[in-house]
Amino acid sequence: MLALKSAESTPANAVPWPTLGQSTSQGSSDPLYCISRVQEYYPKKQIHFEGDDADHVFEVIEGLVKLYKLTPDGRCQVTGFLYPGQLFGLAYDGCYVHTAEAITAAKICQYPRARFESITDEHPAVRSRLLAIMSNELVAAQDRMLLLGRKSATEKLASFLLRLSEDAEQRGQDPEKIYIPMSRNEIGDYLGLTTETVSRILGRLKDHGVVEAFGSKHIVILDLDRLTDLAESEELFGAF
Amino acid sequence: MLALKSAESTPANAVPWPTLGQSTSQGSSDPLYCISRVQEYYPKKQIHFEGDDADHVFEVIEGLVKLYKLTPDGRCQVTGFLYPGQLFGLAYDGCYVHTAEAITAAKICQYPRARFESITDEHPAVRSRLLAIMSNELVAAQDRMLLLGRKSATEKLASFLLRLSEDAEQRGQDPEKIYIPMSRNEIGDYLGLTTETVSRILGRLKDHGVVEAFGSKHIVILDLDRLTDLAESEELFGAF
DNA sequence: CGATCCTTTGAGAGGTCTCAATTCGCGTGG
DNA sequence: CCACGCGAATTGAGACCTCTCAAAGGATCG
Repeated sequence: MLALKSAESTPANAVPWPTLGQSTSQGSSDPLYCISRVQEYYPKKQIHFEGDDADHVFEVIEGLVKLYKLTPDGRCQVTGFLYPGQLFGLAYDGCYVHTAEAITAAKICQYPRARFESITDEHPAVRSRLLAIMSNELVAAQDRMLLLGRKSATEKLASFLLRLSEDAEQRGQDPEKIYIPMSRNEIGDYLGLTTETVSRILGRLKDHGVVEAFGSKHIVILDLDRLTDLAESEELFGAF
Repeated sequence: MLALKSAESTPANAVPWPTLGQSTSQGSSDPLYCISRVQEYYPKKQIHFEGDDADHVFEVIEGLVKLYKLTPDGRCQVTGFLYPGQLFGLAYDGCYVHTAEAITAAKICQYPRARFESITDEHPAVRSRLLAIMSNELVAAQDRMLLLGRKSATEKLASFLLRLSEDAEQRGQDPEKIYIPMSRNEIGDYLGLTTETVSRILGRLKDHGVVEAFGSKHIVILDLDRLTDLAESEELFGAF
């Protein structure tokens, strides 16, 4: 694990990128704007596949995207859910290291990789921003490892809901009302659980009055303190 | 997950850093050399703690270092084992995100973070190398997530042994003779398993003639193909 | 050569998975 | 506007894997 630009936390509401896509009405003098191209994707449509030649770098403009890896026998690990403003297209040896797929209808901005890199090389502000982004991703990855390797199903779910809540708050929405665009299955693939376990734990959280559900995609946090506790310590929760 | 310098695989035998520390007899004209300072650590000695002010960036010169995170109730997740040439000191909000601890006796080179950053900013080659390093770390982190979230104990152990083997090969050693400096407990904390499970699975690998052990820290791979298979598919291995 | 720590091995408990059956939600078409 | 149909979500029962607790063996270092 490396070191880096001591990443400052991204200020709330800030797009974690110096507005390069066509998501904002950027002056056409922006060199990144010049090479960008926006494409639309329907739900479940792949944007690129693991192992493909990594010709582009992407940015989410609208919608939700998931990145995932598969084992040869079909098990899936979602490595990230990406919201507008986030970049993706990580490559190794010239190939994408995971598959990217639209969860909701999505607008994706793409930049030819070679040109993207030469431009970022030449612009100190962009370059330094890029370094900070990578650093933040790395920090997030460390946390995910702790979650995947050492947390129980309940702790995983609680952590996940809290993250969604924080994301909502960052986007200026009510942090207690969570909208969950992804399916139970996708949540499981993100947390290292099965669909059924996700559903069961969620049910238990409802039973205990920690959250309330309106349909399967809308959840309200009733007891944030409890949820926060559950995210870090198993505590006596099994019995009821 | 971001995108980046399409990371080329680090060429074998290359120190993954443009020789900056005192590990090599570098001309004192190297600006990084000028700000560096080497310190020695005994086994189990912490180099820095999670949450401390991240004043420095470090590089392993000699020995083995582990990075880990703890939950409030003491569970541990090792996020990386670092060999000579590797950098560490990842920070968020000005604080280290994990604890670094020497496993063997180690020589660590440290650079004041602020000066490290200003120097890397000014040197394109170093900067671009840094970006590539981070990109590679991110790729490795994705793989680790798949391992932690979706692999069985056997698959985890097999993957771990294979990685050690590849590392040995990169250092010009015999890839079939593996030296394991870390304890069973540390391996467990890296793979999201307990000490006992690590020991048990290793025992089974021996029983099946996949590996052979000489003491607890020296292992020889007898059947690399089998080990490779085991790293990716559970296959019928339980019975014997 | 004893003390201590690490590793190995065993037995049992527990959490999550697997397989299966319902129920729910929602778009489609009558 | 309502009935149908399909996929997703929920719920249940049992199996399996890994963990926990415990004890015995090995290694290392003074």
